[in-house]
Amino acid sequence: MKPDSPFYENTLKTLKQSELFGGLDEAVVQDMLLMFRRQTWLRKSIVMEPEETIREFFVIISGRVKVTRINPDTGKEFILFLMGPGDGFDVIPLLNGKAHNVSFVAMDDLEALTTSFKTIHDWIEGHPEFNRAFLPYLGKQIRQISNLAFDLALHDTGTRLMKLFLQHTVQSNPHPRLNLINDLSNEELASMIGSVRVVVSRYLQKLKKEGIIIARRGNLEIKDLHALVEKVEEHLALKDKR
Amino acid sequence: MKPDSPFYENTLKTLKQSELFGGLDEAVVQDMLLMFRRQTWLRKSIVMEPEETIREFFVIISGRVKVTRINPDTGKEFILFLMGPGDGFDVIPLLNGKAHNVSFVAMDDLEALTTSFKTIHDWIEGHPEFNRAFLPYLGKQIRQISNLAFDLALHDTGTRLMKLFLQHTVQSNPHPRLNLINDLSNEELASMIGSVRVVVSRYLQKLKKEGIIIARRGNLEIKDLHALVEKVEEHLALKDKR
DNA sequence: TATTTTATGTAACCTAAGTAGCAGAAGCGG
DNA sequence: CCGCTTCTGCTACTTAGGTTACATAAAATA
Repeated sequence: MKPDSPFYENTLKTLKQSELFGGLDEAVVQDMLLMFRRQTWLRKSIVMEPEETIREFFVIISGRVKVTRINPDTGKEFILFLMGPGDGFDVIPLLNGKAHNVSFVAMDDLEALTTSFKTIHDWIEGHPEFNRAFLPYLGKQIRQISNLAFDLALHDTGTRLMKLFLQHTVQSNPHPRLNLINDLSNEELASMIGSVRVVVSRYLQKLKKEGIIIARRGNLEIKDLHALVEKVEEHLALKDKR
Repeated sequence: MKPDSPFYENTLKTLKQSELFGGLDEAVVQDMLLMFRRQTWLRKSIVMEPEETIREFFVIISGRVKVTRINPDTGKEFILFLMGPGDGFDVIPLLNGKAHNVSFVAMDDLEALTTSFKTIHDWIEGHPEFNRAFLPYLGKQIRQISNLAFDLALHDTGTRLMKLFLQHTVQSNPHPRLNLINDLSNEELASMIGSVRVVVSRYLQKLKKEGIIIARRGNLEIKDLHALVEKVEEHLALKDKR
C-alpha cells in the first residue's frame, strides 16, 4: 500500500492503535505498509482455509473474523476466537511453518492487509523489536485458548455463557458495552461455548427474566453487570455447598 | 550445575536429546548448564503454583509433570497437558511476564534443572539461535491446546478417550507403546479429557471387551491399534449417517 | 502376614443438555 | 409492499454422562 492510497491514512491510524504494531516507530510501520496490499471480503466469505495458513498473513483493518473448526461428521462448528481491527492472523504457522487446521471467516464486510508469509518472515528477521509486541500478543492468545479449554472441561453451559459475556464486557457509560459479540445470533454464541442454539436460548431467557441482560434479535446488552458477576460466582459457590 | 557433578553426564545427555536444546551446539548447552541447578521432588508434590510461574524456569531431566487447574468449587481437576524429560516450563510467562494460572505437579519422583526467570531472559537475549527451537516448541503447544479445546467442544467422551490414546501412541514392536500415560489411573485419564472416573471406567470396559486395549491397574496397553483407529473414524462416520 | 489405603468394576438413579419440530417475529431483497 | 429467508421462543422427548454407593481387588505399609 502506497502513501497516496485513499485508504492510507485510515489504515495507518488503525495500525498505530493496534496491540501488534502500536509500539513501533511510525517510520517502521510506514515501511511495513509498503509491503502489504489492501484487500476486502464480503460478510460470511471465507478468508483463509487451513492449507493457506502458511502462505499469507493478514492484518484486520475493519470488520471481524472468526477462527473456527467444524466437526466434519456432525457439521457442528466451534469458534476458537474472534478477531477485530488490529489483530493479525495466523500467527501460529509463523512459529513452526506448519499449516493450522482452522478456517477464517469474515463476520462483517472485511478490510484487511495481506502479504506473503515469506515477506513477514524476512521482516521479522530484520526488525527484532517487533518481537517485543509479537511475543506478548502470542502469550495472550495462548492464555485465552487455555482458559477456553479449562472452561469447557470444568464449567457447565450456563456458566460458560455468562463468562463469555464477562470476557467481552468493557466498562462504559451509561451501560457496559459488549465488545465484538453484541450482535451475534444465538447460534453463533452457542458455537463460541461449545453448545447449541436451543440451550443458549434457554439460558438467555432466564437471564432476561432476571433483568440481567437485554436481548433482542441481533442486539445483546448487559443491563446489570453487578448481578451478572455475582451470579457467576454464586453459581459456583452453590455447587460447592452440595 | 558444574561439570564435576555426578549428574552432569546424564543431564547433558537428556538436554541433547530434547526438542528445546537438542539443536544447539554442545558448547552452548554446557554454558547454559552452568546457570542451572539440579533439584528433585517426590512424586505428587507441587513443583510450582501460579504465583511462582514468573520467578523460576524448569527443565525436566527425569519424571513427569502435569499442568493442571482445579475448579475451586467442585474440586474437579483438569490436566491441560503432561510433560516429560526435555520439556521446559513454564514458557507462557516468558512471553509476557504475567503469571499463568496453572499448577505444576510431579507425577513421578522428579529431577529437574531450575534457574531464575531473569537468567533465562538474559540468556535468550544473548542467544537468538535459541529461538529457532523455542518458537516451534511454543507452536506445538498452542496447537495441542487448541486441539484439546476443539475436542472438548466437538466430540463426546468416548471419542475423546480414544483420541487421547492415539495421541500418545508410538509405534514399536511387538505392540505399540502408550507414551506418558500408560500407567495412569482412571481418575487421571478422566481429568485429561474433562470427564470423571466412572465414565472413563465404563468406556475402558467396552474397549477391553472388544479386545482393543489391555488394562490392568496401572498398566494400559493398546492391543489392536488398527481397530482403535477404525473405531474413532467409524464412530464419527456413524453420527454422520443419522 | 495382617491391616490399611487406594484403585477398579458395576449397578441404580438423576439431570443437564442435546434433538426434533413448529409457529411467530424480524429483517431482507425484489 | 409482499414473499422469502433467517432468527427466536417454546414444547415434548431422549440420552450421554454425571452422582452416589458399595463390593472387590490390588498395592502399600506396618
